[in-house]
Amino acid sequence: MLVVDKMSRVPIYEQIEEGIKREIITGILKEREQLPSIRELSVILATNPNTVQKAIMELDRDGIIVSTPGRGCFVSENAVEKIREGLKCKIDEIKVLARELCGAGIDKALVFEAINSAYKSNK
Amino acid sequence: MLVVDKMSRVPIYEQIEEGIKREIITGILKEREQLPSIRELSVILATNPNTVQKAIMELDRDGIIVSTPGRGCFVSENAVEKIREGLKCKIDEIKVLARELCGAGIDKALVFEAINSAYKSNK
DNA sequence: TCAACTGTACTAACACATATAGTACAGTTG
DNA sequence: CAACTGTACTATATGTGTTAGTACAGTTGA
Repeated sequence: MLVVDKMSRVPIYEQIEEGIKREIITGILKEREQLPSIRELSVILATNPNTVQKAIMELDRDGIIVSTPGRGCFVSENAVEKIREGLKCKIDEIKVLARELCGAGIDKALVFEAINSAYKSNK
Repeated sequence: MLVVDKMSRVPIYEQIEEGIKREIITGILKEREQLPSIRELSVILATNPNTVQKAIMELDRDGIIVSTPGRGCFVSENAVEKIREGLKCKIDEIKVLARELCGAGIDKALVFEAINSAYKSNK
């Protein structure tokens, strides 16, 4: 389930972050549940432990997971809420794109259609 | 009008590309019109000529401008159409973002609202 | 207690993209 | 012919991402 694309232009550590967030949002990883250790994850993902550590550090900084030395990494109690908050900034990204499309004379209906199809296919 | 932000994480040459496209879309630069020379642009933008050249090369490759040695760079005859075509792939980017928001349980109405405000503020 | 695990913190090296600097050359124009 | 044009190089510096290896302190379970 959790895989990385080394050919992608998006950094591996970001892919790992997004992948873990996705597993939490979809319920594959429950809140308070323990994650595989950094060393295990690096084997699973066939990457360097340092790259995994970087992803873990950021997730910890964002309060999505709690990592304690000696014990391990755990999904935080309110991880889903934190992720949901963070996702709201993606609405701003959509705004930026929409403004460009507007400026180029692309019909708004086409954009609405895109949103609808995205929300339908994910149902 | 045409400026670059050296502190931005988006490469200068991409900013130049987007800036020139914007001037064409908004009509500041007309089709068949001649652009300032690469050396002039590098002075205007306070960047290196090579960085401008990179942007010019890509715009030429995309058929948005036509650059001929000895003569200069000109906005291509169907530049606006080419730019508009390219922008349509941004709809797919919006789809990707919308799918994420959907998966995270963000209300679709919030997304529609973002689109509307983007199309309104650009009017 | 102790071995085996955990996260964390380093340094070093490499690849790649970006950006700058300088030089050179051939084509176009007035 | 002089002054411009785009184009093509080399070289250098910087920043980021990734890998590799090592080390250390805290936790856990046998």
